[in-house]
Amino acid sequence: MITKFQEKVYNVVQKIPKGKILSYKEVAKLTGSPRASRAVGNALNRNPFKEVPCHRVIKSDGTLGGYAKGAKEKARILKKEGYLKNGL
DNA sequence: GACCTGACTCAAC
DNA sequence: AGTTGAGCCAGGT
Repeated sequence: MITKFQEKVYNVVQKIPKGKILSYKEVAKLTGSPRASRAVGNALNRNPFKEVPCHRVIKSDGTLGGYAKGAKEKARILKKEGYLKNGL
């Protein structure tokens, strides 16, 4: 079951281009509630849409934050996307 | 409808 | 600069 809020969140996150990263705060702002960063993380965690690149959403500090499949996997994907580096 | 929880954020110590 | 506390939003019980 999805709510209007989640729908907005998935819609915004889905529009994130490759190599682009948005913070939970930014996504929350786009959804209409700049303070709903937690609700955004909540929605992304239960994200039913595999097309939604939830791994492109990180904390405002620049840290990855969390990931439904594991923060490690998230970091790995971001590396592949080009946001993070392999350590080089 | 109130209470609890969660991938957050900001401010203070 | 790292840890802790309080604030805020939505979903589920």
